[in-house]
Amino acid sequence: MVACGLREKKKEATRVAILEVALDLFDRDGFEATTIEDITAVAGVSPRTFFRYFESKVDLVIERKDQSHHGELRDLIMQRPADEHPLEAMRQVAETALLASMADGGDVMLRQIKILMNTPSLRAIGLEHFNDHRSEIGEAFAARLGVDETALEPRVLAAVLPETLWVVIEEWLNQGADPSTLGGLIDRAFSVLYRGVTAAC
Amino acid sequence: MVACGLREKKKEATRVAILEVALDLFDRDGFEATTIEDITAVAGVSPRTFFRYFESKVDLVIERKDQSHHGELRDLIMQRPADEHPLEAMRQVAETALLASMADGGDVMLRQIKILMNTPSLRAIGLEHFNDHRSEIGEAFAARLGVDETALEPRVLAAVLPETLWVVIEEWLNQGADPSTLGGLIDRAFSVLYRGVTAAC
DNA sequence: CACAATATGGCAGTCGATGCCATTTGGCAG
DNA sequence: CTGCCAAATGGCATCGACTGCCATATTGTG
Repeated sequence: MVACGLREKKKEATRVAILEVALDLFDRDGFEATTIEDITAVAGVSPRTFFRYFESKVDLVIERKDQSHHGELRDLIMQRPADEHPLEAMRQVAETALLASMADGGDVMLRQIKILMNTPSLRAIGLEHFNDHRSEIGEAFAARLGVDETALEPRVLAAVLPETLWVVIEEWLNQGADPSTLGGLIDRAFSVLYRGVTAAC
Repeated sequence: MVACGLREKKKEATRVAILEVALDLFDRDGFEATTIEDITAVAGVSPRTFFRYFESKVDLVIERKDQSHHGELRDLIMQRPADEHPLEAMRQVAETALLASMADGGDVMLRQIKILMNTPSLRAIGLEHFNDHRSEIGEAFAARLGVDETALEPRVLAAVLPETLWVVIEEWLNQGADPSTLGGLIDRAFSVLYRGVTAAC
């Protein structure tokens, strides 16, 4: 993790350079219209080298390799008081996780998300990536419901949450991506679920 | 639509032949490992001709061109009695649409869905395709709620439904894809939503 | 300075996908 | 039946993402 020499520093610099150049070009010309060659030409590396830093073009926007947070969601849910309402636990966790994610992902993540939302093929992959957390959430729900995690019910519940957050993020971007409004949007979205879908009309 | 000559018949036959061969090979070797050349060699056409019948390789599994049903969902919802509970209307419509879809898609559709569920990259695209109906559902919900369709609430509700059905289809396949059990699964899934997520614990 | 580890670049090749043009085939008028 | 037009097909060249292989250059250490 820590750069222990000139070599490591240079690698990190190259990586960041490629990423920044790529995001610039994506913003200007769109994701599809930008080729690897375009990116590497500006970044000053060979196309071959690009693939030593990123697995694919989409990895510039969706970092699927990042398994560092894996299991984190489930752990966070598990840490909530056992008598807390499952959905309330979920809301707390969602708020914590999303805000933290936005905080340490920072500027780059925001740019990535914007590009993602504007590119249909990326939306699909992003949504799936986002949905990877479903199994974690499903396990947590199953535990709280006292049923098997392969049962239909916890899976339906777990499916609902990532989608809700997805809509929240969409709306948040539409409103200008002001960090201080994210919590409120999450609350509004969860209140729709709280009132039980049913009560919404 | 109707074959009006030898020409049309032959085209349709070729199309079906390519599709059948492709699904066979996908089943045997997997989607990724099967190349267009493999398919066309067995089907007896040139690779170039393949792309005159299908837009892409994934179109063999996910027929995105099919806009014939577009707006159908919204219309179905609109046709339900106005005083009916929105979620109940949705359940009815979902059941109708899914069953009809399974019926006329028939055997081929079932094979396509199985391949889809077993191929991560296809799952992403399929999920997104499925989610395309969200805007329709969102409009219908917004109308019933008497709010603008760009509001957060109807969009959250609309996001929830395709995901629920997706889980239902997954479970249905796991259980052996018996057509007579599909309705029951939909009911169970919707009852989770009915009880308002909240009540599920 | 020299040596070993590692990063880089170039090249060839695969696969999906598309445009262009020549050839073949089906349908129809004479 | 014949000849012609239009549609279907196939081949070729090309592009872009991506990978394996090998040669070269750069770095850090003894």
